[in-house]
Amino acid sequence: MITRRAKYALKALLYLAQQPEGQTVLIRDLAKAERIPKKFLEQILLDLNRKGILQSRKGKGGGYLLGRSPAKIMMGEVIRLTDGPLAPVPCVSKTAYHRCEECVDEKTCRIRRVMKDVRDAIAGVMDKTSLADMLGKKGMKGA
Amino acid sequence: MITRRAKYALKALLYLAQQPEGQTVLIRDLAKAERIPKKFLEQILLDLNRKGILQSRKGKGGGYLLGRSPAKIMMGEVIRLTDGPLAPVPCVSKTAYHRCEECVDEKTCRIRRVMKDVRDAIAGVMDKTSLADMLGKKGMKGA
DNA sequence: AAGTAGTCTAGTAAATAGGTAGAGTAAATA
DNA sequence: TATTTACTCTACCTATTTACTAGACTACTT
Repeated sequence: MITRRAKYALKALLYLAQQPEGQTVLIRDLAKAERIPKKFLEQILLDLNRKGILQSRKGKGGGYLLGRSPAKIMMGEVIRLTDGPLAPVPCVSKTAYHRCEECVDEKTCRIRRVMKDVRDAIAGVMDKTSLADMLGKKGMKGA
Repeated sequence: MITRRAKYALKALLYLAQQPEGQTVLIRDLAKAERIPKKFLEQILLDLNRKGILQSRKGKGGGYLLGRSPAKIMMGEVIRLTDGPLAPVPCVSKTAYHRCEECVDEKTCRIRRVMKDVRDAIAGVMDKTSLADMLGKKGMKGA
């Protein structure tokens, strides 16, 4: 299961993706529109900002906007930034590999083999679906 | 990420799957062989026993054995029993559906649509891979 | 300078993860 | 039938994570 944090992040990004190019949105308005606790959303957006997925402007007329076009922000990236690796076990993660502590021998691990397939299956969907795809009328995948 | 509990469960089941038909294994030996804390393993096995995936025999000569043939125990089932639903959000789970509390309208939720695909991708691997498949030399899937 | 709006650090309650401890119960056998 | 063997069950525990809230601070605009 993904966290609420990840869902909020996706909802916020999808909302921003629907704004006209260059238009900023206040945290307050975003929170209200998507029913996300404002202070919690602040943290989430701040974090996504630091990670370069969105931009902010301070002072009057400020707010948040996407850092890239909605077609270039993949769901997989958002989930990784908020919840961590997509892989079900660390030893099959491509972006954050590290060995399983309890694992005796990775090379012969029966679980690892299947988990690789699971990871690829998850990434196969998430890394091919952009915000733009999610908003597209026909539910078609990118590319 | 799956829990350590789930990994231990899989390891234990895989170990049992490798025994000759009808052969029991002591918790103690299983714990030692797979390097799982014994008391923790007791709980896990007890739970899997209650859920019918394995059987036990008490007293001398007792121990644990699989409740079904390794070809009929699917990885997806094991993960569900230990960690819960495979689905990344409750509203797309086929075995444990319930709506997301924070969700305003499930019908039009953009996240839900993709998550359905993700769930199917995960289940597509996990529900088609049995313990026997995992032990098979060639890494082929069932059926 | 005033006001607006994002930034940053702490704190907190509840749930989950990953165990440990020890008494209880059933089966086998001497 | 007493003893031993092994699983069964309940309770407990600590650390971490999740999902927030509070409040001070900083930067930008007018």
